[in-house]
Amino acid sequence: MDRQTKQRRIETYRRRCREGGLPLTEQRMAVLEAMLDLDDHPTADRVHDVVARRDSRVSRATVYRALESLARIGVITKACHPGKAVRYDSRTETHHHLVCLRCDAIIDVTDDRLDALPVPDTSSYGFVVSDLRVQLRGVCRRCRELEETS
Amino acid sequence: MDRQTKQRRIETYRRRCREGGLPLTEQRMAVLEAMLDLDDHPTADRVHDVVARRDSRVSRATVYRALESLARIGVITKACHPGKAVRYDSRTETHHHLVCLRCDAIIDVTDDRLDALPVPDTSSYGFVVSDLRVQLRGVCRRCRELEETS
DNA sequence: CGTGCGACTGAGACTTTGTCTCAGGGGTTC
DNA sequence: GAACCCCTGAGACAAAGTCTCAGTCGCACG
Ligand SMILES: [Zn+2]
Ligand SMILES: [Zn+2]
Ligand SMILES: [Zn+2]
Ligand SMILES: [Zn+2]
Repeated sequence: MDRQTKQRRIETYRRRCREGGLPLTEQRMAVLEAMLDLDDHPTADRVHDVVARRDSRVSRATVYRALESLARIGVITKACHPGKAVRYDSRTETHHHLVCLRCDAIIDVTDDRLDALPVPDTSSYGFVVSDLRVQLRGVCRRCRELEETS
Repeated sequence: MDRQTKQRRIETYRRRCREGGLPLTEQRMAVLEAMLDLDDHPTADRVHDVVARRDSRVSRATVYRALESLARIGVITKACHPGKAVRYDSRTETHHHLVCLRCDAIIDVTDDRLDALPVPDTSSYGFVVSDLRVQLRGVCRRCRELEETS
């Protein structure tokens, strides 16, 4: 992610904190910066590794709490995955995911037709939809290559 | 799920076991029956509760293993969810999900337009797609009602 | 700048979720 | 029925996430 985009995202975060009356702490800023630097879809523990490498005093609980609060105010999102750990996503605009069923990689994909997909009417379920995501499950390039050579 | 459908699903399971050379045990049959009776999208522990109520000697590890093996041979599927526990799905045909971000409910939804969605070309990513799922995130009826009254 | 409130933090205990080990049991085939 | 091999139960273990609580720090206010 380029420097300018990163700066803009951090400004958004500052603004949302002010609006929500949330104190803006050094630790949460470090977590957000780590998320913006990592542009894959890391687990909380992986984010903690990165943050701790820069400042070893940031605790695991704080990283977990910070990621939840960042997701709650919409500065980051949670990605879905049929595995065990929650995956966080620094991209907040609508996009879709390739999910590798072998290695658990999550790869961003943009496709005009997917983006143009209208949200269906779910009022009969009493359900209010805020977000539509398409998930393409399959096998990534690296996993296929590994399989062929074996 | 009606009796006839359930019987057909169990027959499919028997056949896949024979084809795959897997012994068909009482415990795995109990896990499959529990999945077919629960038509929400239960966690492994919830399936274990149901199975254990019928036969308290079935161990937790067996239920976890059985669910994985049922998913591997395609008799059930795994649903994606931005939460911590894996959710299993007794429906194997393509369908889509409403996911409540408040209570973690997963509700099946069928929509012709979603079903007709073509799988986009992902060859530039080197990715082979086996399955396309749409996820509609939002808030379910019950959670909205709870919120209004509070 | 100093003060005070309230939310945040660190450390680690605890809970939940999932996996592994290994001796013993049971399905399948012949 | 016998042999083979996978499956199972019980519990230890591991991984992922939450909670508690005393102490700290951001920030609004004066
Ligand atoms: Zn892969
Ligand atoms: Zn993404
Ligand atoms: Zn709900
Ligand atoms: Zn479903």
